[in-house]
Amino acid sequence: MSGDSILRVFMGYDMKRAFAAIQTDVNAVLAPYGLRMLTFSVLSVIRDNPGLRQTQLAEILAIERPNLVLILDELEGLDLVTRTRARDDRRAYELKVTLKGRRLAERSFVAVTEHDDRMARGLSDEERAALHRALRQIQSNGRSSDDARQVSRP
Amino acid sequence: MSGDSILRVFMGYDMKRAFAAIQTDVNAVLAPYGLRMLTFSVLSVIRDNPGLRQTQLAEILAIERPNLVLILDELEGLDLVTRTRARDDRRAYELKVTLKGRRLAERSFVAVTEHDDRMARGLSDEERAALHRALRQIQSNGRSSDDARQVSRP
DNA sequence: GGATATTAATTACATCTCGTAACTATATCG
DNA sequence: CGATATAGTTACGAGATGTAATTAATATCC
Repeated sequence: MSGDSILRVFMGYDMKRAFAAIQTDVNAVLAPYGLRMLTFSVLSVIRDNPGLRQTQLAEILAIERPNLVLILDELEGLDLVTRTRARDDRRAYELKVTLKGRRLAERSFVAVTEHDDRMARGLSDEERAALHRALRQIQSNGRSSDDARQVSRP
Repeated sequence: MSGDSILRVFMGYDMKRAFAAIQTDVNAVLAPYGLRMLTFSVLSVIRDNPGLRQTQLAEILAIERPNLVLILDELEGLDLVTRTRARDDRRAYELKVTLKGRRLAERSFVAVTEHDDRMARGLSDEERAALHRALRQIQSNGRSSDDARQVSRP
């Protein structure tokens, strides 16, 4: 009788609780590297897509451009990422990871992989694959900005 | 080539994206009722557990006591919830939902149920049940404050 | 070619969620 | 009674996220 049985019927509630657990854990895992979930994501994506522009990065991670600015300021200040003016478009920056950034990305990637595996303990490979599929289906249900939206009116 | 394929291997990343979609959507659904995900949860749990104390409620929802105070101030100000001094312990309050709160809880519950179903579209009953099971497993993997934690050191 | 609009990044805010430390008033225990 | 613990509160701070407006550079249109 945990008291929240009324909410446990909602996938959204279970997801909130599960994600909160993950976020707390992964941030603890990343803290020794001076990273957080968000900065780790940004660093990883730049590493995997050198030369990326900020607008593209924001699009990829589904975050707003202004929010990216401070994150990149932070990563640049830590000498993990560089912003260099694009030759073909002097408004834009090409984002790259420094050597230091590459090393940190590699080491933290291992730690996050371990974390992710630890959080999924007790789930078979089948179940993990099914979870990934379900999560992606939910994302597409959401982002489709779904106009044929039928909700009960207050 | 969405650019974040490096992160898609992580369940935590897919979960973040899926949860963000859910949160945005549910908050939009709840806005007409003057509620948010958090206030809806608090209202629902009090309704389901009349007489609850704030500390118990915080425990149930896994939020810190101080954070509950403002939420209850808000719900009390909207005349949805009452705080009445407990007779047996004059430090504590017994939380209850007003008639107005009960009606709002019922109507918003319908809306959130529809939302939850909409976000889970494309998933069979089996898949939804598996998703719930996986999410709860992950929660328990997290909250166990797991001392035998084996992480790679920076 | 020059005026106009568009785009990339930024600045300046505002809000929400979450967490910790310290305070008060009761209550409990020895 | 005095020490300690508990319920709720206050006061902060950090982090994530969103919008509007600004600046510099580019693209477009007449």
